[in-house]
Amino acid sequence: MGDKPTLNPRHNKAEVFARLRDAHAREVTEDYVEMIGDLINEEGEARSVALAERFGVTAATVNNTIKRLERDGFVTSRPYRSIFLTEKGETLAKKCRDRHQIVYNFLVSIGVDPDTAEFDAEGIEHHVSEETLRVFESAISS
Amino acid sequence: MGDKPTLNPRHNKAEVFARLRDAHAREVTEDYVEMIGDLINEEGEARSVALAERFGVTAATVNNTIKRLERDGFVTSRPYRSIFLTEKGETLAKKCRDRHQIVYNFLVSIGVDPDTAEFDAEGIEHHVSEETLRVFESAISS
DNA sequence: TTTTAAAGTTAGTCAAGGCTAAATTGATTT
DNA sequence: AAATCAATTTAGCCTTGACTAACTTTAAAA
Ligand SMILES: [Mn+2]
Ligand SMILES: [Mn+2]
Ligand SMILES: [Mn+2]
Ligand SMILES: [Mn+2]
Repeated sequence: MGDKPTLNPRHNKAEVFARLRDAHAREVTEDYVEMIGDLINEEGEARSVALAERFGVTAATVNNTIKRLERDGFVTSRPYRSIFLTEKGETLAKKCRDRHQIVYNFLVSIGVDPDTAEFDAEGIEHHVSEETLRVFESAISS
Repeated sequence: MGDKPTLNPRHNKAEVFARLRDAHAREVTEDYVEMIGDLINEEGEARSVALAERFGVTAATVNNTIKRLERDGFVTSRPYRSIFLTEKGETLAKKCRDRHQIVYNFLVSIGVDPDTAEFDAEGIEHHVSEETLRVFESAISS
């Protein structure tokens, strides 16, 4: 109290939170394109019902989200048919899958239980900057 | 394609995402109680205007959020006066501040630039389980 | 003490991301 | 070919968390 804090920490906290809000706005998109890619790889196609089952949400929710992804150019879809990634979607999916794997591997490498790592990585991945990701990467291979 | 994936990963992905959605539902609350605590420590009281400035949102947004925090028992407030943490709020604030610090210190300890660590920690903190936090902690002091 | 400025509140709007319930479509059986 | 079942879509609702604009209250200056 009394005087101004004048300590070292960034006085511009607002930047930090603006970036955080940005990351949040991308999370669902990132998880969806990654999952759609997984489904195409594993099962040959991505159906709404499989997305709903894997995310643990209703079919209606998946439908809304897919419409948003389509609007934003990440997927294409036709009524009652399966879902495809656009180029843009595939690019994002690959980036997210790689990042996810690095985060997961890093957590396991420092001694986190694989089961716990799977939970934590799903959230952490969206908040890891390129720089931190590279640090994680080199920590794994050392 | 072809056969079932039968690999090791949890088939019950839905659990992972349910936990992720839970974490998201708590993020704003956690950042607010932590920041309110910081303001009380640094400036003697927590005013709306300071929260708005630090989070980079409008006064109206702060007002809404404070009402929700009050409804949920984390803070008390009277019109045109400053904001106080309840016992419940203080407990959460302390937990969040400690966790935030551990995450930040851990990132710096593995070689992430302090500036970047500040950005990343603000998001990562909300997705780190108790177990992972303990691993971070012992990694710092070693 | 009046005026003005800053802080806080209220009202109304919006998008994201959830839900349920009901309708529709497509695929599989009979 | 018809009936049935599963998948998908639509409609309508809700909360969170953001905004702007207008208003009210408190605090500071004149
Ligand atoms: Mn992921
Ligand atoms: Mn994720
Ligand atoms: Mn924090
Ligand atoms: Mn945070």
